[in-house]
Amino acid sequence: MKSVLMVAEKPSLAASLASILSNGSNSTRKGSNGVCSVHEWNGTFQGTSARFKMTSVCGHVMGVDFISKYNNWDRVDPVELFSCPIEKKEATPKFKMPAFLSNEAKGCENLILWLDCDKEGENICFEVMNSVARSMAGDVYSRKVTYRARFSAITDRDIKAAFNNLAHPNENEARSVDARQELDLRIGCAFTRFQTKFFQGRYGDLDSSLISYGPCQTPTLGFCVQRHDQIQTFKPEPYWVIKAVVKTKDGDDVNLEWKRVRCFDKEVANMFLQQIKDQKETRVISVVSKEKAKSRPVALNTVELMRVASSGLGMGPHHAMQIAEKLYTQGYISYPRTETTRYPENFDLVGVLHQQQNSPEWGDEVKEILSKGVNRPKQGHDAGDHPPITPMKLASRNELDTESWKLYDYITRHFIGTLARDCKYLSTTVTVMINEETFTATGKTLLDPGYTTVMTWQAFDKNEIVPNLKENELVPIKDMRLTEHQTCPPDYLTEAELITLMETHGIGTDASIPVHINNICQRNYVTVTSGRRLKPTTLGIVLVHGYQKIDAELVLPTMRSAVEEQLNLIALGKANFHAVLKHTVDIFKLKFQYFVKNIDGMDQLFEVSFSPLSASGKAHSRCGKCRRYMKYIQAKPPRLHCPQCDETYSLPQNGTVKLFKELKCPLDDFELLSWTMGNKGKSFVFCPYCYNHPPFKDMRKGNGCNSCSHPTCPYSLNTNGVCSCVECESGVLVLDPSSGPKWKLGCTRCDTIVCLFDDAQKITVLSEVCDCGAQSVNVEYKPEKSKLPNSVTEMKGCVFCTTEFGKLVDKPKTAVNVRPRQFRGGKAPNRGRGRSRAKPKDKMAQLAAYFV
DNA sequence: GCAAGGTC
Repeated sequence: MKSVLMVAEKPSLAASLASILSNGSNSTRKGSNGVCSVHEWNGTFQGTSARFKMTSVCGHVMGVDFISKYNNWDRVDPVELFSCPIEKKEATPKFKMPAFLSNEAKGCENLILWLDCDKEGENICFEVMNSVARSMAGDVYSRKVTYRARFSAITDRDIKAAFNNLAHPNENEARSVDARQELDLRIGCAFTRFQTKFFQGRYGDLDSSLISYGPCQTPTLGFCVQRHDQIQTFKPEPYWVIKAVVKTKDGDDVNLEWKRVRCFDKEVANMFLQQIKDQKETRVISVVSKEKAKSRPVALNTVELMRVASSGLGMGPHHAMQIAEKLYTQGYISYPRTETTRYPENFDLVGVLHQQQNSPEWGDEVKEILSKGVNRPKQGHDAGDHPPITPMKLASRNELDTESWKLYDYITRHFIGTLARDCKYLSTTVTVMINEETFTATGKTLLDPGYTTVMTWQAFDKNEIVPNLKENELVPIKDMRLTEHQTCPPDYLTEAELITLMETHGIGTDASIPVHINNICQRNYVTVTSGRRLKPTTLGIVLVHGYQKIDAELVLPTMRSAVEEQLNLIALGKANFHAVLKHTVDIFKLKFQYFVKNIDGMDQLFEVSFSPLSASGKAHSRCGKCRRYMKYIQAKPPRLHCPQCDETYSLPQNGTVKLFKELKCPLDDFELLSWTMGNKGKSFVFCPYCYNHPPFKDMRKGNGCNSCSHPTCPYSLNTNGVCSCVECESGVLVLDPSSGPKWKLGCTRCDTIVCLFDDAQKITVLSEVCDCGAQSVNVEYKPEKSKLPNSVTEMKGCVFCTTEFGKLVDKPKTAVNVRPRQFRGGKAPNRGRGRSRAKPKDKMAQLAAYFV
């Protein structure tokens, strides 16, 4: 029997495809990497019986990066990034995707690729093929071994048709993605590194740790600044309107609207008024009623969900998608990333409605639709990806948190709305002529609320009164006058408007749009103001104006599409991969060099808005070179700047940095500082010079004195190290001499801390070693504060073994307020095992290993 | 520390 391996783009799709292809007869097991599942069944392939194995990747298997030596910002000139070697690296090392695929492919004769049918999917096909090339039974690059399934909807019919008409992966399309990745990397990183270093080296109050550039994020910012500029340059213009009021027989006032709407010339407006102002009455020319409809929505896709979440639910797109993902994994809604707004033909609309009929929120509306018959949904667009976003099961308000409920509520009401009737109303327009001037009055009456009974926010507030006027009727004019108005500037761009702009200009995809918006917020280029409007910051404005000054193309929304046009030539096989890549890289390298040469143009704008480093910050601690005070710049990224030496030293992000007793580093005379994330967080003493320029080979950049192997300094690892870390492989628990009276040991590598000897006056790490391998300590308390037995004030012993210390030493715990760390390969540290009084590993052996 | 694109 043949073995056939099939691979989809994500675990959820593998499950759906397996169920369809096996007619529900597949078995399922968890994959070795913990995220993918493997579905198996027996069937027929090419006329012989076969064992099928369906699994998936999780998006891209590989990502692209520069080879590591080019990732040193201090030693590499960014212009080199246009030509330096790049390599493919595993996109998410913890998934171990190549190993997983290779293992599952062992002994398989055929490979069928079920990746999404777009260019990215085609590229992932080749990533999968490369992963399994060695373990497949045949040559994976042969057209007799590897096939491509092309499907345009996840329906029984479409999937089975794809299976019966297998094609081959399209290498040109895949290559166009390779080119896109390489271009984005080279261009984005070159500009970002150059800008960041240039401006951070000059200004102290930029408040962004990164001044980034990207072919998607920069035009996105450009839209926000464009609106800002429109607001700034807006000149209000006066205009005039004739307001006329007539009286009905019932004595009601009816305000009439002038058909000319408004007039920008006061003289002219006055002339119109003069011609009619003496009229005492007027005749109704016509009364026309017309049935109008507000259309029910098309089925919901990602971009529309994000727009509504932002404008209607007050949720940012990034946040909304996080919640949608959660609802999806919990089985409440269907896959939330899709461009499609059309239900598949055999989609069980009625079945989904049935699930909702007992809801206390919208059950009545659902029952009514079910009893009267479902309305045919509006034709939407089928992008060939996933079905529109729909509810998958009934949820009640109290089983979800507030925000999840808001989103679920919207998705469900939207779904019901797509199956309801249009909202119908009667629009009645009364036309009146006063001499030569035409005026109208309009009123609306609701005929059928249709879908607005469930999408209540779109409903009529109340019927607008239809003026009780008849054709040919003569009505008295009660009032007529000229009113003066002013044109108003537009408001800042809403997130919803920005999403629409990005979508129409092809900037980003449904999955990446929220990421780009999030980026420009987090980098402090825009802030979200009330009504989720995006107001550019000074930094965002000078950046965009700077590009416009130097090379306006860099910020144009058409830039992305121009590059994509080039890439498309590769995809269509009309141009050579290398030729297109070289051509485009060359163009951007020239643009980059021109940008660097003319950066003064942008700098002139920065100069006006920001303070130079030398004028920023407060005097803080002394420089070891010139003995003068350096300045502490608190704005992101935190730094110390020595105006005398014109040197800048980075400081740890987050947390608090303080002077440590005016003590000095014995190596360079810089004053020592202490950094802490609070009593329950990490902390250490550090020398600002060594932190940036580690003095010893075994000390890494960005470390404190707790990692320094100075033999005699009272703050070094050698003096304060207690034992190897009880949680991680290679760290050492070191006493933080600045942490008293809330004393603690902290690991030099992982986030483990041990709080101990609260309120002690002094703790000294001794040279004596306990049997367990830990250094002994001497603890001293003031007499009134002693927690030692018999209130003695001093005691020697082992933190882990001395019984008298038992209650004074906490369990090792994970420091709070630290960002979760990614452990690449190797064993992740064990957390929360609750090992109190753990026996440490042999410290000396550990230290020796550490220093190698 | 950087881009944009997949997805968890």
